[in-house]
Amino acid sequence: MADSQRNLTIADIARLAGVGVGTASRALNNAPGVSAATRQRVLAVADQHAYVISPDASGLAAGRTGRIGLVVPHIDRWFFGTMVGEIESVLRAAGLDVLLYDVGGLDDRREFFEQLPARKKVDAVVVVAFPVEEAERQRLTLLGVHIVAAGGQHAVYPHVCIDDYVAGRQAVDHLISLGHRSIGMIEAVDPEQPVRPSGRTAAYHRALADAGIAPDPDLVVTTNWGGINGAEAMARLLSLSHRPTAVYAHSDEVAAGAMRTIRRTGLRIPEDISIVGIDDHPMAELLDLTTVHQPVAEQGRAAAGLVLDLLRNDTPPADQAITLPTHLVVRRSTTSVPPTPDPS
Amino acid sequence: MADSQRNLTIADIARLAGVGVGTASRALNNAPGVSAATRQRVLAVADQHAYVISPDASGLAAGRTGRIGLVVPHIDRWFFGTMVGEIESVLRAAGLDVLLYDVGGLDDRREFFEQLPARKKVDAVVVVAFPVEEAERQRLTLLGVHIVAAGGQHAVYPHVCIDDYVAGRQAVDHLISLGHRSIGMIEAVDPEQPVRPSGRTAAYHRALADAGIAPDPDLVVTTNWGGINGAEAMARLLSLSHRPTAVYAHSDEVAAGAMRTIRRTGLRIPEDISIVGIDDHPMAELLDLTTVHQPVAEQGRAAAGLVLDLLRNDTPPADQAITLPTHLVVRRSTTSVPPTPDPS
DNA sequence: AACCGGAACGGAAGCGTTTCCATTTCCAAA
DNA sequence: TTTGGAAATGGAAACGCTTCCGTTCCGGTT
Repeated sequence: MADSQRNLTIADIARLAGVGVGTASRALNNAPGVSAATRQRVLAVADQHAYVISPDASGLAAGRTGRIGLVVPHIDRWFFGTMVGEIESVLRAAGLDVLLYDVGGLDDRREFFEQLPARKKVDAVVVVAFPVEEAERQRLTLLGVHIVAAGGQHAVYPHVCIDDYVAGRQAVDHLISLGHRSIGMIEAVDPEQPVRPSGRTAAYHRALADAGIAPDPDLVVTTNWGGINGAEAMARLLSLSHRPTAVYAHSDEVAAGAMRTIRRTGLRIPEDISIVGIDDHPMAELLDLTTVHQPVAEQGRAAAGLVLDLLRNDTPPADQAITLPTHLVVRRSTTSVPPTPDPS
Repeated sequence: MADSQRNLTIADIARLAGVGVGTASRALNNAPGVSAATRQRVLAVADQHAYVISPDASGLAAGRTGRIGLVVPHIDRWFFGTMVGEIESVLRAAGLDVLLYDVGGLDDRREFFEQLPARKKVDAVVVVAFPVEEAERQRLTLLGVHIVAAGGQHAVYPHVCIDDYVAGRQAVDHLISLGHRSIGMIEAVDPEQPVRPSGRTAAYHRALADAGIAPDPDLVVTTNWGGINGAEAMARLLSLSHRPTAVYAHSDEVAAGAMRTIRRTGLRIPEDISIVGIDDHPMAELLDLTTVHQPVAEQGRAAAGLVLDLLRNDTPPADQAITLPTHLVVRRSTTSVPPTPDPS
């Protein structure tokens, strides 16, 4: 362990390798203009002394940071965690570092963009699952930092997402195809996020209409995101005089909560009531919950790829948008409509 | 928007404020040696021009980075996600940035410490949930980066954790106090982590012994972490000729999997079989699962606090260790032992 | 043999801060 | 008033790298 001595600089490496600092820099950065032999020598010396370029100095001199900001609402939720993990993975493989910003609430987020901690700290920022206001975006652009969105809605900057409307249709159409005519919806909103028209909600209404089923306002309840809220929402649905034979939940977590209520009430799933969610959360498998699978990891990977592109060609690839497909996963929480027990 | 001009440097701010760069620097860094009036003036100018210090230049000159490395195995799991979110939150509040490294496997991890990407990139690293080899630790120390652990085992560096043995006892003792004598254990291991004696396992054996219950090797099954594996493990337990009346799972996820198997088998929880987990995963509430609550967020907060301490007093606070308490949360998955149905 | 273009290479000039050191300023004590 | 020292300042010297630019060194041309 001879490397306890003062930290080596690129100049030391250059000297040890018998080259100039310029050459050493080029060699270490895998830049052109160095003969293969020289490069080998420099790399060997560097390796031997466990030397690595100081990112700070490098960043200062080169004007790039080699860092990407990752802004995400609730890192403790499966969806975001998975997304982040995947993005980090491909970015790191590309030699970039990821600066994490867990910005939960609306205010936090505003403040984040306000202070622009990202300023001079990152080359680009990836925003997961929520829209960036136009003013914010322009500011970032002005500062020269690229911006990419993952798992959110359509936007004017490069982004990757799923089609919420299609996903919703896959869920609701499944229920309809099983013969259900009385379908409840548990609409989930995030109180911390700006309200926006949800494709998942539109899908419900449109699907019913297409099937010629008359809308019944009583059958749609709105609640906050999160399992426990789903449980409470389900209770409201069950208290209806004409309770639905099937329920469409905006997410698996909400569905899980609803399932608890159903089970506690003594009703059986799916015999007495069918339920379908969206996401294909790992928990769905354990719950035997029918759901619509959305490729979270793939979205993350695609978003990271977008960042890499942006950094490579400095030219913004014209508002690129990637929409990934979803698909229904049938498990044991849905079945055809039960024969009406009550003699009408 | 007049700030589209070339980026301002501290020299510009100094000039605009009518002071020297040294003074400007001190003012901006909230360092002593500047009169209140002068500081105000500098800050005002900086604010007015949306100026912020370049972290790269600052880091280069000052020798610190203002960044903390956060090394975590599986960011997509609730436990780690929560931990990370919490750590990030307090660190960011302290003006530090968090560099995220999602290092899943054993190899990835070794490679990570091997390449020491952290070198010169961070002032400290927080390692979540897995032990750092002594050699690795020494190397980091040599490089001058502090190290803190969260949610893992006891270690020689500052760390915060829970007492796995106690948590395990709380779970198993609960079962025993309900009258169970035939208690199965689903032991969960992470194939990607180094094996180590688990307090949760020791607790099981010791609790049975203390209660005078003869150990039965058939009743403990080992499986990989993750719900689906728990399901499979439970199947093994149920296939026993003398199946247990209660099951102790090392984690809620595993317990969730086990519950699915039990339910699919047609058995009722808790009438036919009781089950208890550990963690108090949000899912446990939706599953009505009795479990041992562990304060994840608090662990994260404490770990972040340790980092802050370390950075403040440059002197390592003598292998500080913080152990947080756990407690049993009784829900609907456990009940007293059913009267033996078979005439013996 | 003189010449030429290009690849390699060396080195100095920044990049935007912090910090040490030398000065100047300011005030209260003498 | 004079004066000693604390407080406030200004400025130059790093910090460790990238990059531009001028040289040197080749092999192939004419």
